[in-house]
Amino acid sequence: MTQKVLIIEDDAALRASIAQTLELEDLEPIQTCSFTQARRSIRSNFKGVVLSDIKMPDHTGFDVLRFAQTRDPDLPVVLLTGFSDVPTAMRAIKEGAYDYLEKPCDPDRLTDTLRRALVHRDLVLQNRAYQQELDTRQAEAQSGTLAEQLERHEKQIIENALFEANGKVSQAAESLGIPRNTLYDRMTRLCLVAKSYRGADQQED
Amino acid sequence: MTQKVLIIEDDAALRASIAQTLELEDLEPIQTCSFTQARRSIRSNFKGVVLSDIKMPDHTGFDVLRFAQTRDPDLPVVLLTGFSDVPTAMRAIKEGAYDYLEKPCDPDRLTDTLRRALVHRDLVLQNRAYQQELDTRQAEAQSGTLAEQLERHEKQIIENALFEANGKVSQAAESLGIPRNTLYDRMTRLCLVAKSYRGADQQED
DNA sequence: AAAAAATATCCGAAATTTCGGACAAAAATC
DNA sequence: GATTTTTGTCCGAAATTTCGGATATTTTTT
Repeated sequence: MTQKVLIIEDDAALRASIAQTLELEDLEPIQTCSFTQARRSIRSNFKGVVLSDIKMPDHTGFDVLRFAQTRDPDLPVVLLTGFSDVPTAMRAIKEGAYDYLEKPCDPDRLTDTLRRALVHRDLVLQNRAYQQELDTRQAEAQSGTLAEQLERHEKQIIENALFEANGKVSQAAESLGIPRNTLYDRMTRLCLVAKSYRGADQQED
Repeated sequence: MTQKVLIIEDDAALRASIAQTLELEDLEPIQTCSFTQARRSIRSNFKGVVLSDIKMPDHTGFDVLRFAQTRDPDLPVVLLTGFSDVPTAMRAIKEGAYDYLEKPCDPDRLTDTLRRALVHRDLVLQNRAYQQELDTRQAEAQSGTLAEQLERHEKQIIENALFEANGKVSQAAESLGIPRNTLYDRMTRLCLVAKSYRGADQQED
């Protein structure tokens, strides 16, 4: 579970207070005091979320938001607005902020909101991982000549059978429904060595 | 994108008002006035989220929440609490509610919150779909004898090549790196007919 | 409608794969 | 440490697969 929260807040006191609140809730605050400082952490593979103040001396929370969206549209950005600044808050959501919080904000609301954002982030990253897994499988299964493709698959099947049988060739052969000798033939052809699949805990070559 | 919101609210006026707000935001409200009525919609494959009042004549929002969790722990439930009832709200989150809203609630906050819940739901369902996809592939790839497994795979490879070549056997054979006649041999063995892969738009048997 | 190209099937020789048996070496059991 | 089992390798005959050539049929082009 990702727990990182990249805090962007120029007011040192508030920043520290937020960080402390998060730590008490087992989150991992990363404190920065400006967009410039935070910039390099904002990447598409960042395993966490962003919490940024809106009004800051050199940049606004919207700058952070826009930048984050160029790096990864699915990176949640939570913005801290001034008290009762509803129009700004609405604009923030419209522009793609994950949520907003009114300053000063209740610690519980803060952590609840961030937790939701973190879960969102987790789900997105996990989804991407699954998708990539499927894509690469698809891709690598469909390259090369028929013989090559079949050989790759055969190798996988045999390796799997050997693994399941803990490296015992006879047993693997039986599970694959072929005579022991035939499996040896194929293993030689595929440059497979039974030893490698023996002893799940410790084996040296 | 799932857009269904199962509303559980005994106050008809408020319920209608919420439903209208949601419709204006392109969400799909499903109006119910009691837990009993909503109960059968709450299932692990429900493509939406739940929005329930906490105080109701016969049941509470917590009943809804607990029930939802037994059906699907990842089905977001948003609870409507009375004005400034912070303790109850906190308890709701602790017990697994996705979020809570204070009555009367701002329409924007309502839709924002529900949208987040819906995205969450979407991601969870998508994740499950991916996982299942991977599992079934794994399972069906590892059953039967070696010959059977290889034959299944060979069939897939050839079918794919034929599809890519729009049913032209010679072309498919070339892409697979084998002579045309050999491909015919294998197709006969696997009971494959080239015609089936011709004419991406319309073909009758 | 004729000509050209592609599809689909059959044949048979050459190449490859299968598989049982034999056997030495290694490992496990007694 | 002797015995039994298992492993890994080699051999050769039988079975299967490959693949080019021949050819009839269908489709496409001209």
